[in-house]
Amino acid sequence: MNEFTQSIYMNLAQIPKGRIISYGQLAKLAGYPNHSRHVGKTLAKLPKDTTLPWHRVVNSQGRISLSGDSFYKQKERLEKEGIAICENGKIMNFKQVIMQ
DNA sequence: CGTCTGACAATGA
DNA sequence: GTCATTGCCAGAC
Repeated sequence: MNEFTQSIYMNLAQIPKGRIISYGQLAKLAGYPNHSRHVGKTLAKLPKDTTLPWHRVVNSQGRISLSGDSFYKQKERLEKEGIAICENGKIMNFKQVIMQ
């Protein structure tokens, strides 16, 4: 667990329910701009039973970057928080739920 | 040490 | 709107 990872977790934990954030924004908030890719890598290592809201992280185009089972898992979790998502992973009310 | 990879982002066609 | 290209950086090999 390094400083980068720690900071990512800290900021991610503060994303309110019903809101989402992009990988780039999260990295930036954590104080590491240009580390968007590493954010995804870090989240991928999280245990299944983590309490962190990893599902509130999407790419800058407002769509889910996952595929297969993980995709549906994230989709369902988000819809449970009131965020509508298309079958193709596109977030409907993206502009309303994305962090600004 | 050189290369490749990835839950990405910004830009342009 | 979508797709391709380029830049990015830490880890794996």
